[in-house]
Amino acid sequence: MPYPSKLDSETLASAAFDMIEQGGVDDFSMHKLAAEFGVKTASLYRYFNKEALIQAVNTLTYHSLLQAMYEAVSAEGDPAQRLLLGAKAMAAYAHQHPVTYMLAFRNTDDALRPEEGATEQAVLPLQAIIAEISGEADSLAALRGLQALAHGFISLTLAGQYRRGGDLDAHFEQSVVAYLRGWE
Amino acid sequence: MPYPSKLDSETLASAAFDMIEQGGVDDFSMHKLAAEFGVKTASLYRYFNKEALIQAVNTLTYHSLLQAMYEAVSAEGDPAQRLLLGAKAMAAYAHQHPVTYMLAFRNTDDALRPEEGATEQAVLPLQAIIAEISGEADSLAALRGLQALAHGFISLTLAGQYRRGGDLDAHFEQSVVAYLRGWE
DNA sequence: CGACAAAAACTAATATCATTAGCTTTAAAG
DNA sequence: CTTTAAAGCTAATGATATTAGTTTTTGTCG
Repeated sequence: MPYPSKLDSETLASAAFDMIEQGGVDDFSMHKLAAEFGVKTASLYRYFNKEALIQAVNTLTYHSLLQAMYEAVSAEGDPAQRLLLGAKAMAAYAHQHPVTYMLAFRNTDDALRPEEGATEQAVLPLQAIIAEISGEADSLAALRGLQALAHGFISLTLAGQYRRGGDLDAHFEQSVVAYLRGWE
Repeated sequence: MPYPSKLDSETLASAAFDMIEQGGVDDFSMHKLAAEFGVKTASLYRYFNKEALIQAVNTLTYHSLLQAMYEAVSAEGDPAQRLLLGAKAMAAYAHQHPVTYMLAFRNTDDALRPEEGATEQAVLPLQAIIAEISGEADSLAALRGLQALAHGFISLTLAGQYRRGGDLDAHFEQSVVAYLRGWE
């Protein structure tokens, strides 16, 4: 093993995640990331080009987010309560990592998304819970709506689209509760 | 008025809108826009820098979208039906203009949003309708949840996050109906 | 102990961007 | 016909992502 490396993919992706969360995606550059490691820009290309790096950052986001939600819905309680906790965990994660959260979900571009399958398995437990409310047949529809409601509320909040005051957390909770009640 | 201008702000913004919708935001540049008008890049800066241009594009998006929704909810029918039509109009608009739709709602950045007040008045009719379902006191919460559900479903769809098949249009409608029922 | 090989990082270059300062062209108004 | 100010142009700067080809490094093997 010649030449002990200063870099590796995992550390790079993690540092990129932090830099983007701190300074915004638009101010992020391969040059700045290289500087963080005391290395020339071109050296990064052994590991990632920018697109692949951002895909890796998005993969980190997915895993952390799903992990947080999974833990939240593992609590005791009736299905609606557990799902509300899951939605709240999602919102909490997003507010702690607003930039990378938006980055992960804003793109229309296949290349920036995690590989297929990374997330599909992970939502099955959620679907099982919501099936207790909506019934099996409608569980996919109900799950998608819940994801949509939570993600929509989070991203409209982060994008500054709710500018009329009021208690946003309360409105979030009321909306999720109403949605789940509607599926009963 | 010396020197008849080849350019004006409105035409530029509209052309930028079309270019972005066609080719994606990332491939859009001041240079390409200038070329479309047979003009040098620097000439655009009399009217817009890139940030202001994108804000103008986003303003166009807001106006068109709100217009489409306003027309949709003006139909006859009970409140839930009219709101469903509004949500569907929003989805239809987004699917016709996916790139600019995402562009308008993805940014955390104040500078890229339309001026305050441009959109606030416009949603008041919607709030009046949903108040018939939720009651006045909860009408803002209920409206925000509906916006969130519709926007969330649209943007998760455009971002390719619903990859498990099924009839997305049907799931969208079922979710909106369930949500509104939950507020009764 | 020294030469080799391959990994890791570097140098150098290209092409694309956004942006600014200052100059030139144009045509309407007097 | 001269003035003048608007509109567009030239030229330059400093980021940016990326690639090709070169140099450095050090474990391994003779």
